[in-house]
This record gives sequence, structure tokens and C-alpha cells, in this order.
Amino acid sequence: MEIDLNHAVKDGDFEKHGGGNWCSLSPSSSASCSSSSNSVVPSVPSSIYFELWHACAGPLTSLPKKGSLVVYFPQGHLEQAAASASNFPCLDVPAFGLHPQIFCRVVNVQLLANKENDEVYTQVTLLPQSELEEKNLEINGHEELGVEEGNGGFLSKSTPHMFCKTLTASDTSTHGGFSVPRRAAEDCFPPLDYKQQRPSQELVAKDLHGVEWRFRHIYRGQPRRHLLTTGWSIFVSQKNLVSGDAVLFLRGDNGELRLGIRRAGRPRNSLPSSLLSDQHTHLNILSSVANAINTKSMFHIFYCPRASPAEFVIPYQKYVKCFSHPVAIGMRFKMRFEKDDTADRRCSGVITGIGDLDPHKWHASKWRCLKVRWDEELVSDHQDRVSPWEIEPFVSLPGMTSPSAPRLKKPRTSLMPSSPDNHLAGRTGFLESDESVRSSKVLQGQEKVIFGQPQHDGDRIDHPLEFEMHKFTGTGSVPRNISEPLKEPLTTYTGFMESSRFQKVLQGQEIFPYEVLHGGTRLDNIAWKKNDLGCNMFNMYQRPHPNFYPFVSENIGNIYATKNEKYKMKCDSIQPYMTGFEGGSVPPDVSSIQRMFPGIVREDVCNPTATKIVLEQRPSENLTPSIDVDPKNHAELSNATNSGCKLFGFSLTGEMSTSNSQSSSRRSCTK
Amino acid sequence: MEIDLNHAVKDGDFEKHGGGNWCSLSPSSSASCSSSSNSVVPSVPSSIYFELWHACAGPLTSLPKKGSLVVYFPQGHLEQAAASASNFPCLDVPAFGLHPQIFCRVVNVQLLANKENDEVYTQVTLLPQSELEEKNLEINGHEELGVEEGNGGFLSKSTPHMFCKTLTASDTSTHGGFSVPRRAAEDCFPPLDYKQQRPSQELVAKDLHGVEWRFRHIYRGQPRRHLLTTGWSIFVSQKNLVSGDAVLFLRGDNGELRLGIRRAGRPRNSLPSSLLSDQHTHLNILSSVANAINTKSMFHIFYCPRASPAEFVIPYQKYVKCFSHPVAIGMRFKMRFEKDDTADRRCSGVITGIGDLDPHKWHASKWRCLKVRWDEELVSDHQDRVSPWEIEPFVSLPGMTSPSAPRLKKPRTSLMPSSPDNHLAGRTGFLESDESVRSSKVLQGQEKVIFGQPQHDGDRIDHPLEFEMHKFTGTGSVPRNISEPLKEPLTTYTGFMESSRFQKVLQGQEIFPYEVLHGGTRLDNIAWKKNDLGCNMFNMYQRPHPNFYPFVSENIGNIYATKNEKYKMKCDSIQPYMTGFEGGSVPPDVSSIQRMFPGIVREDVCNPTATKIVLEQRPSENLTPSIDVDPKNHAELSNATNSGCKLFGFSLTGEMSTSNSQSSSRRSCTK
DNA sequence: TTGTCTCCCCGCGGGAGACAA
DNA sequence: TTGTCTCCCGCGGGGAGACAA
Repeated sequence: MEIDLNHAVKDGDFEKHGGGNWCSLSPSSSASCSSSSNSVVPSVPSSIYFELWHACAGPLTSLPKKGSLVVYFPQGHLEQAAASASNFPCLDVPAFGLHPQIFCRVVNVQLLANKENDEVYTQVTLLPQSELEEKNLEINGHEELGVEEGNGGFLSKSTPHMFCKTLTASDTSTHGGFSVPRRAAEDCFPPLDYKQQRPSQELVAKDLHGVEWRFRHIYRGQPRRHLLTTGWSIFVSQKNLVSGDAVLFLRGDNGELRLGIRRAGRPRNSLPSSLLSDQHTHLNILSSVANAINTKSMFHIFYCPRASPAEFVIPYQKYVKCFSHPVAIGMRFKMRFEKDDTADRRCSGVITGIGDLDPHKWHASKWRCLKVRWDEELVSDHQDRVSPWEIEPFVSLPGMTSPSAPRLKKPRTSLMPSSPDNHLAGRTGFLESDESVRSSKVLQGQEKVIFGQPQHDGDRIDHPLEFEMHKFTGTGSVPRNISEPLKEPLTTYTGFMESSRFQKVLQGQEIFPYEVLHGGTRLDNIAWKKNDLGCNMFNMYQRPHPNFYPFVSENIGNIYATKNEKYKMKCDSIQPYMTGFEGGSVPPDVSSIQRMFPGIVREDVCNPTATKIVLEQRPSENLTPSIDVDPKNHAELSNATNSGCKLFGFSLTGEMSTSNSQSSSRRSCTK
Repeated sequence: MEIDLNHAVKDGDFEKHGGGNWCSLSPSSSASCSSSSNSVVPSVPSSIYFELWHACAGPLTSLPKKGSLVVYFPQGHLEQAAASASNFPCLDVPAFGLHPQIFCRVVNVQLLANKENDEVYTQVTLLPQSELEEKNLEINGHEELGVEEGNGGFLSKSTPHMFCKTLTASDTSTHGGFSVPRRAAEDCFPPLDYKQQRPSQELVAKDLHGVEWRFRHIYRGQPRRHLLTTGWSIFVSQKNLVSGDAVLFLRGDNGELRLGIRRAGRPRNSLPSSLLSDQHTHLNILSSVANAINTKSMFHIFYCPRASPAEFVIPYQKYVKCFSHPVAIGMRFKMRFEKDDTADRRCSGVITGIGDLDPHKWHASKWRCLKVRWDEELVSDHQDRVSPWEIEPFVSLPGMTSPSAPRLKKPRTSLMPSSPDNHLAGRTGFLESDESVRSSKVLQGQEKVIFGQPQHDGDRIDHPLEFEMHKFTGTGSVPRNISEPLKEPLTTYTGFMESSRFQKVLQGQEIFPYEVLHGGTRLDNIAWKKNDLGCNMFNMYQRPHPNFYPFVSENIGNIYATKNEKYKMKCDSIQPYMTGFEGGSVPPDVSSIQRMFPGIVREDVCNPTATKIVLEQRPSENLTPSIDVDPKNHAELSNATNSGCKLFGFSLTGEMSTSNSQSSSRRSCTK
């Protein structure tokens, strides 16, 4: 039972400090805990652990960046708690007067792992930003940009070779060992002397906890193949691996071998049981947050990327940005989901209601404030409520004319993994992350994707030809058109995840060096789609720069294209007020929109006449694409002539003239 | 992860409620938890579980009675926390303004067991009695008597047959099963058909968690013996039993079989790990207590009888009573200790100092306020500090003349078990307990102790011929005589534990039905030794009534002899104030005694002249022994003419005339 | 009476190539 | 290339009486 030494217990402080058995994997922390029964202690946190953590978490897991602004949703936190604890009684805990969304600055992010089951989780230390509850959004929007942490050096050091294999029945049977895919063995393991009759060697690999596992690696059989024999069955039984679970090996620059596991099902207990009793009670969660807010002190949350139903700490910018979607009852949307074995899938549905999930306790909450009906009934575990930032406006494929079930039909194997890799596919990554999502590319056979050859060339995939936008509807069942469907051949991507954070997953599940892919992010453009409606905020998507891959840099980590997506808004109060209204019974006029998203509705346009602005059209403007957040470029951006761009009463230009939300690549504006 | 349904989570309450994975074994609770990973869930708590819990806890474990008054020592609580968590950082936690001793009423006692390792523990719910911090001790002393709970019906129902066997190397080896002692098998197991060649049957026994274990019970070999074969090795491996651990079987009236284990060493983790992170942090412990006091609400403590270094919740009466010992620097004493493998032993030592263990944080604390030097250096884990209620004045054996190392030399096997039975022997039981200490008698071979034949007949054992009393000393190293050693052939027992709660442990370790032994307690006398010094409070011992065993009653549990030990005192304030002084550097005059024990030092005798009272002698008075707490008897006791009995400035009589501390059996006063 | 030893024997499972998808 | 099967064989351990403390 240890306490992370990074966290001093403050005298006279009632705050629970977590107390449990975890230690930091964060590269910035000097973890010096010894092994205990529940959680993880790497002797020397190194980059390879960092890589391993992310590999175990899955390629789509993203984490907030230290120092960045985020929005914390207590409701989501409680959801995770309820999901993690199987029999946990969801007592009717008071909200302690907490706001449903709490703006915080990320003080620390610690990568941790449960010693019981190797599930990864993270402790995020948040400092409530009460001033953000007020009106100085603008200032903080700027301030946000200033937060740049020099972790790039850390990330650029290692070039791990890594592979991930879903265990077969033979791999987990008691007879025989683990069949290593040939190229995986050649890439990750030290070479064998193939001149021998039966070449073999001993491999030593450390898991997330720093525990060494030894395997006999032999090349035998007719035809020859790589096998792990002695030591493998012990590993399987100790880790309780079953067929369907995935094992990943990772080789660092120094040749050090690490291995991790990614279990098939969504984990039940990502947090060590020692933490569950304390950190996971609804009462404790809320009281510690309330205490932190009252005392203007930090609080800790544990986020289990693989166990949590949804991210409950999202980047501030993502939060703000999502309200640029014209969310309305009757609107069609799509959303990414995980599927148990078939990788993620994009499901479409229609918004049937907008209103508080819990009007009494979490009044004016945007957490799962959208009531939806899914097109597919098959997917049983879909929530019937989603949060605005989870969904994407629906974009149908070219050639698909039916707007009722316009699912993407391109072969999924080319984009999505068929492994547990994608269990978190339903979550879009944090926009502002220094430990951001790494793309995973999985090979099919010997086929190797060549860096520098963009897989998502702008015009090749995902041309949204049809843009759907339904009228607001009072009932939510029969959409009425507000505007005609917009047809335009824009180079628009279906989402951040699919562009800069795309996955190329074939059969072999090989994950490529992190920073190579990560470096590409730096060069992303934010493609603001300009159509006849003017600044159509449905299309605030990102797309990779055409020169995505060749621009690999050593200085990744410091610069993120997503940093460009800053906002400059004036709102008298971002503190939400909302009269809860449920499921489509209230006609969504502007005032209701305003109630839902007061934070981004400018006061001067908050009047009933704003409904007309919805259809106000502005000529699209040719903006210089911004591919760097370097302050040098700000002047250029500021000079862009954007004004009067409004949608649903939001002014998208004017004071927002320096915002990157105005930046768009010319290519994405082609029509 | 469940919460005991007995405990509602209060709204708006920051109090940690334990949250962990435990469920009640208490007969009064309707445990309805389902099994979880960490702790215990008996499907139907029945008396046999109750018996099993106590059997596993060890025969010397006692628990406070529901409704009774107790003294809670935060320091001791922290000690347990530190002892349980191996690597727990003992941070410098503030005392939260807590008093070092907190008077509480026992609201609930729950018997629990750790599902991880079967260690028993208990949750005690305490309600701080802030009024006791003031001066109405007398009222509460009376009130105390009124608290009688009708648990007797529960206890008197079952007559379990039980045996406990320390596992041999053969028992735990992989080859072969468990060798059942013949009489144990005959007593606890269903009879076999001995006419068969190899009689065998299947036994089903439930453990503390309600888990069923199946064993093949066979009678075979040459010569024939009872063995458990199939199923045994699974049990051993699952429970991680090793040679030296003890297994106990218990048969209820209905023939139901239970089994429990008692491990050899002092357990490290009696509490489930889920509780350790929360309930075991020093910060949380103290803050929850402080919160309870401030809000006049209950708080919970977890007590691990086998893991805790010392009891930190002791009966109020025991606490008050212990101050009648004339504790002084240089005084010799003895104290019970556990030894790892050799059962408990009585160690003697000398008090070398009186003063706060932690003068700054726990000022005026009586927890381990006595600094001692042990006669034996061998016993390494002896604390160099003890609490006043832990020690007994030293009484040497007849024939032993050396006052420097007067150890009891009688053969230990006749009184002490050679098994883990006695790991808690160092603790004297709660005087006020409804789940009190049960004596354990262990047979040697076929020899059976006949009830009704007291083993501790007054004149047979432990005649204290020499009464040692050293002068106060300023250094604590060289005792100076205040009075001459007193030689008197009193029938004095070496302690409560050895009298009413004696053990007769030979080799076979058979525990006898609980209420038979327990009923005996009811008939205990409190033998107040009267010697030439008058009311010599060194000898406030209990001894069993000569008719101990024959007086078995069905109505045990309602009446306790210990109830007689009530006090009637007037003190202006029991709230201790004490200037910390350390290790014998301050000559103990009355004022220092008063500082140490202000609660029982009467104001009118708190003056320097009281030092002379130490030697004041009173003729002993013949008091009628009180053997019942029935209020009918109070008048009788009140009429006892005791007055002016003082020692070290304490008035032992006067207002205390109705106290049982004045009652003594005539036999114990023989000289 | 019961702790220990040794012997017997069976089954599990590690490790190999065969074979096929 | 690799998943599955089957065969081989050795070890561990359950279960028995022998023997002795």
C-alpha cells in the first residue's frame, strides 16, 4: 500500500488523496514505490513504459495535456464509477451544488496500471478554474495557447518496434506456446541464428509493472515458425489470458523488451480495488470535487480509458467547439462506437430530444443532453443519450441517396482494426494532448505501409457529397427541413480521429513508431468548410495536410495543429443556466438553443430574431490555411477578413477574427 | 464492491462510510450482500457463523458489547493502521484537535472476514459521548449498568462441537490429505460405518464466507485413522495454508459443518485491501473521527483482533479501573505477550517512565504512557511503551526470592496453548462484552478436562507470597524502596485472563462449547485483594468462583459479572490535562500522578500531602462477594463499609462505596 | 494415536511435428 | 504463414499402507 510520492498529503486537509496502490508511470515523475499488491510500479519510468501504456490503452485513447484547459463532467465521472463497480449501489447522492460542467486546468496526468489485471488507468489532477465560470473566456482562450509543455523531447527519443496479436485458442491452450507472427518476431525480437537446426534464445520482457517475464523463443516446426514456448503458459495463466485477449510486445531503442495485454472485453475493474472503495463512491467523488472548488485546490480523478463509458474530461476547446454544431431535434448524426469484436463502427441516428439527463440534480447539464434514436436496433448497448461533443453531423456518401440509412460502406478492414485495438473507438481524442492519440497501423501479411504516402489523401476517401440538415422539429420524430440538403464535393473528413489520428488496420496488427505518426499531427490543417451558408459550422472538421507524412519532425510534441483551434468569444457568462426540458416536446427556437449552449451564444444575438440568422448566408472566404500555432502566424490569421458570419445566432467572425476556427484550407473549400 | 446495507449513506455527509467489500456477520444484521472479491458474505448469518468467527479470531479475542461505553484511542487506531499496511507512510498527520481518549458508546459491532485471506476483523460503530468529556462520570457509570442487550438468546442456542488442529507438514504436503484426530472426527463429523472395509463419506463444510468445501472423509490405514483426502489439497492451496496454520471445524446443532482457519503468524492484512486505502490512512481515520465528534454523529472503526498491536477500544470501566493501579516509575509489573510459536508468555518489566508518547500531538494521552524496560531482552518485538490497562502489578511466585527477575516458572504447557490460539494473549479482553472471550481448552491426547473441576483453584496456583513495590525513582533505573516487600499468602490471580478466561491448553486444542465456558464468566467474582495496606489496588484481580463450571446457565449473555465493576466517582473534569514528561526524569509526586490520571484523582485529595497516604493502611474488611449484577444486589454492595481507602492520593472508597472495586471474596483476602 | 515416508499410478501439460486453412 | 491437432513423455501429486514416534 503506497502513496505516490508525487503527492504530499496536506495537513489538515480532508481531501482524500487516493491513498491506493498506484505509482506514476508519467515520465515527469520519479516513481520510487516498491511493488505492492494492487497496482503498478515501474522501477524507472521510461519512454518505453509510456509507449507501453498507450499501447495497452489502445490506439484511440487520448489524454489531456498537462497544463491545458479541460471541462470536467461529474456526471460522467459517476457513470464511470457505476460502470466499474459491478454491484455498486448508485445511491441518490446530492450534487453538492456542483455545476454539471466544471472548467479545470490539468495539473498533472499520471499513467497507471492496475496490478491485479494490468488494466491501464490514469490519474488526472485538476485545478478548478472558477474564473472560467464567469466571463473571461476570451482571456483564457488566449492563455490556453501559451500552455506548451516541452515533452516533445521525451516523445521523440524512442522509436519502439511494437506488435500486437490477438491470442488464438492455440496460443492460450495448455499444449504448446505462443505462435509469433513472422514479421513481428523479426521486427521486435533479437535475430536468431537461422543456421542452427533449431534456433532458440531466451527473451526477457517487462510488463507495465516492471515484472520480468522470460520466454524461450524458438524457430522450429515444419514449416518453420517463431514460437514462444517455455514461460509462455505461466504468463498466460498468471495474467489470466484467454483466447481473444491481445498481447503486445514492444522493443525500445536499447533493445529492451516490454509486453502488455489488452483484454477482449471492456474491463470491469480498471481501478485497483483499493481505490474503488474510496475513489469510486459517488459520494466521495462529488465531495472531493466540491471541496476542491470551495478551497480552490486540486482534486484527482481516475480515468479508465478502457472501462469508462465515455470521456468525462474533455478539452475545453472541444467542448466549446462542439456547440458550433447546430444541434437540433430531428437532426441526423453519426457517432463512433466500439463493437466487442468487430472493431469500431460508425452508427447513425437521429436526435429526438434535447434536455437534461437529470433535470433536478444536474440542471442545465450538457452531459448526455441529447436524446437519440439509433438507426440500428442491433447495437444493444448504445446509450439513448449522448453528449453534443460525441456526435458528428451526418454526411452521406457519394452515390448513396437514401438519407435514412446512409452508412459508410467502404471496406472496414482498410480503416479499422479487427482487434481489441478499437475498443475506445467511440471516443474522439482530446484535442489538446501531449500524450495524444497515436495512430495504429496494422499490417496485412508482409504489406507494409510506407511513411510519406498518405493513406487519406484528401480526394480519395470520404467525399461528403451530400450534406444533410434537417429542420428543427418539435416532436423529434418527423424532421422538417430548415434548409435543403447541401450537395457539395468538399474535401471533408468525418472527424479528427479519422484524419490525423487515422488507423490503418489490416490483419497483422502492427503498431508503428509513435512519434512518426504523431509528428504528422503537427501538420494538420483545420479545414473550415465554407459553403453557401457561409461559415457552416457543421463542417468544422480537420483534415490532414496533403504533405502529412513527409513532414516528420524531431520537435513534435511542442506544436500541435489543434492548438490553432482557439476561440475568441465574448460571453457575459459561460455559467450555464437552463430550464430542463425533455425529449422534443419543446420546439427548439433560438432561446432554447441559447438555454442549451449559453456559453457560446453571444448576448447581442440572443434574441428571437436570431432564428432568421440561421439561414443567413455569407460568401465563403478564402482563408489561408494555418498549419502552425507559432505566434508569428497569428497576425496573418488576424488579418483574415471574416465578419458577420453567423449561425444560429452565433457570430463566428467579428471578435473571432483571430480564431483559427476561421482558418480553412483552400482545398477544403472547393465546391 | 458492496456496501453493508445496514449503513445508509447520509446525504451531504463527507464521512467515509467504509464502502468496501464487507458484509455483516453480526447476528443482528440481515446481511444480504452478494459475494464480491474481497470480503465476506455469509448467506444467512447464523449462530454457527458467530461461533466460527470467534473461533477464528482466537479464544482470547473479545469485543465490546453493543450499547456499552468504551474508550477509543486514536493513537492505537493509527498503530493498527500502520501495522496492517506494510509500507504505509506514517505521515505526520495532525490530531485534528482530537482528545487522545474519546469516550464513546458502541452503536454496533459487526463481525467480518477478509475474503482475501480469511482474516477476521470487525467494524465497530461508535458514537462519541461528548458529555463524558465533562464531569458527569457518575451518571454514566450508572447508566452503563442499564445497557443490557438481549443477545443471550442467540448465544444460548447453539452447542457447537468444534476442534482446532495445527497443520503438520504432512497435512500440508502435496502427498496425502489431512489427518483428523480421532476424537475430533468422532465429535464433529457424522459417524462412519466402521463395519465397512474402508468407511468413507463426503463432508461439506462452509467457511466464513459461506463457501462450501467438500472433502472425502475416509477411515483407513494400518492402524486405522481418520483422513480427509479428496478436496483437502484444493482447500490447502486455495487458502494458502502452510504448516503451522490451524484449521478448525465446527459442527452446529443441525449437523451443519463450518470450517475456519487461523494462521500462524500475525496477519499483515486483516482488512481487505479495498478498505486499506481509505479506512487505513491516518488522515482519514482521524478526520472521520473528528467529523463525527463535531457533528455528534457515529463513526466506524475497523478492528483486527489478530493484526492489531493492541486494542484501541477498551471498555470504559476497564479504562477507569486501571487507574486504581498505583502506577509509578520503578514499579514492577507483568504483562501478557504473544510469542510467535510458543503461545503467550507473561513478561515482566519495570516502569521506567511515565509520560506522553507524543507530547505535542497527543498531549495528555494515556495510550502507551508508560515507558518500560523488560526483564527479558530476548523478546524483540516488545514495545517499550505500554498502556496502563495492559499491565498487571507484579506478583512473584512462592519460593522465588529474587525480585529482579521473578518470572513465573510453572510449566507453561499446562496453561498456555502451543498453537496460534494464543496470538492475542497479550490483550486482556473487554470487560464488557457480549461477544466476550471464550476459554479454549485443549486436550492432550484423550485426557478431557471435566467441567466443574476448576483448574485454578485458589490456593493451588499463583500464590503471591511476595509483593513488590519499589520506591519512586527519579531515574527509573535504580528503584528505591518506599515500602518493604509485602509477603502474604493471598489467593491472588495473575490476571483476568487467567481466571475467568483461563485456558487449558494441552496438545490437542479442542475448543469447548462457547456458552458453557461463557456462562462461567457470569459467576465470576471480582476479588479485591485486601491486605495490610488496606485496599491495595495492585490486586484488583478477578478469580473464578470455585463453582465455576457447574453453574452453567441458559441465560448467559444477559448477565455479566463484569458488570459489577462499576465506579462511582466525582471528578470535576475527566478531561485530561497533562504536561508531557518523559522517561523518569520527573519524580512522580501526587501532582504528577494527578496529571497522569486526572480523571480519577479526586480533587479533594490532590495535594502534596497525599503522598503520605500511599502508606496509609487500613484494616481489610470482610466484604460479601458479589457474583451478580442484578440490581437487587446493589443495596447489599452499597452497604459495604469502605471509606478512606486511598493509595497514591486516590480515594478508593468514599463515594466509591457502591463500587464493586470494593467487593472481594473472603477467600482472596486470606492472609 | 498420528506424523512421516515411500511407493504406485494416473493425468496434466509442455513440447514437438503433421497437416491444413 | 500460422492455427489446430495429435502424439510423446516426464513430472507432479493424489492416495494407499508401512513404519515409527
